[in-house]
Amino acid sequence: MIKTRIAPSPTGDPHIGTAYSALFNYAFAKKNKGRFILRIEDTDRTRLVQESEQKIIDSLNWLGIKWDEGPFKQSQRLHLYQKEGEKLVKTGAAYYCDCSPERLDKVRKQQRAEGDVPRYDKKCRHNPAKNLKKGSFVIRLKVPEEGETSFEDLSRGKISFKNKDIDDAVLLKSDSWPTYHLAVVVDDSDMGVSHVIRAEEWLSSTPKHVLIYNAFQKKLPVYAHLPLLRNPDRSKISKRKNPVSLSWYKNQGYLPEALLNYLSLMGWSMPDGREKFNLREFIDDFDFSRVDPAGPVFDLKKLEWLNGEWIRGLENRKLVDALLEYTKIDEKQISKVLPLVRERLKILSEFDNLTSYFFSEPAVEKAEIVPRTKTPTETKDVLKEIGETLSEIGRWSKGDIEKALLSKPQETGWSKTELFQTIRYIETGSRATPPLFDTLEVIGKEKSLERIQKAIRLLNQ
RNA sequence: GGCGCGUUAGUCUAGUGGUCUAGGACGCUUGGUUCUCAACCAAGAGAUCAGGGGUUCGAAUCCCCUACGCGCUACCA
Repeated sequence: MIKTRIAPSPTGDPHIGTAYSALFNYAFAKKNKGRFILRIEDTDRTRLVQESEQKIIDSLNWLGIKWDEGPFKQSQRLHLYQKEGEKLVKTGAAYYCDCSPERLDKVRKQQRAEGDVPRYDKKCRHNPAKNLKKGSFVIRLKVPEEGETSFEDLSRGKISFKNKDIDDAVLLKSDSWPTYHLAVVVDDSDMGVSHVIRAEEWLSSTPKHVLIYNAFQKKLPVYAHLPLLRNPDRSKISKRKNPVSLSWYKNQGYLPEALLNYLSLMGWSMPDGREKFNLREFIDDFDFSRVDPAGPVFDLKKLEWLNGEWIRGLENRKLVDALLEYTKIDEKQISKVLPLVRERLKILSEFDNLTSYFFSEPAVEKAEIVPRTKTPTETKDVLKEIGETLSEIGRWSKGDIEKALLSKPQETGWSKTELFQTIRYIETGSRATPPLFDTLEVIGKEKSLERIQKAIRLLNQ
């Protein structure tokens, strides 16, 4: 049975990297008719953020990534890690260490000063700690002094480390809580995780995990390290240089389908090169042989484009529903203006800005009304004529508005652009909107005429 | 510093020894459509496949070295 998991730490706002990792774990599990687990790794009590766990759950739900088991919480499995930690000491794979943080710090500083690699000096390994007082000792992994530890990574091949380069890492902290290294192995093993798919930042600590599996005489999972998402400067993606919080993407109005789609394109590609596809298609075609281990730069521009593609491809009904969360106007009003802006929407949150003039008076400035080649008086006269013409329209439809206005450029001697842009501006306060006649139709006859009168009054001042 | 991973256009990528005079996408430029914007269509600029050595009849593709980038180097994950 193939089993994968996503194991985020509840230390803040759910991260884009978590979504990325969850997506690939989920896809791989589903592709192989396996199961996908959610596990909350809350062993760092100092960085714990209370609401974070719920936010992780909400984010995954928003993305549409469903877990088959969990959520499990490591904080509720403490006895297990403690028991397993002790077991390692008994079998000689680990040892107690009562070195103080101060000593550790001193040792490291000295090593650094001498140009050595900062690492635990194995004092307690060679001179066993005695009189272990509760809360004052840790359990450390006894890494072999010689030989090497290697493993097979699904997208990188064989990776090996010399044992002498691996630190005797802490497995159980002095507060009896496990570190990641112990907890991850105990849990993955206990939960039957067959494939550990996680970010590249874990690559260097994998040999420790392999050693622990060996010490437990448990079967090793298959490892696959995903590339690290990058900032534009190629450093690991971070808050300061790139939006990373999933709630930001949600608030901006990125569709979960589009975000997932974009994330799929990070280090992976469809066999046929197709770039717009849904989660189901990703699952169907997913294969680790197509994962490129080089770290991709996260490009908001391309995400935006993809989001636009998804918005344009959405059924009207669904788009309206999605929009409900991003605007104050009601469903009926949304439906009315949506046809005019749907192909102009890149993110849902710009909907109100694109449609504000339909529902409230646009800000129009006198100086902006008159075209460069015309005088205020000429403009006023033309607007009066336009107003009269429009007021005579019986059925206020774009077709009739067009019929009424199409001959106007010729009659007034204004160019089409000048005339229509002037009208557009006084009606919407903007020079870039959907087609004028459509826009006027939706604004309505009464309001359209009012705005013309208002512009004339402005010019009279 | 040590260890590990990586390196095809600004960015995401295709490519697994000959079909590559390196293909696609985003972005950019130009043109078409047009009352503006967007969408759409078309065209274009942009990569000596990091550099250097090999292997081979032949290398973006295999090997080695160098450079550069990134990650890890905590009683954090």
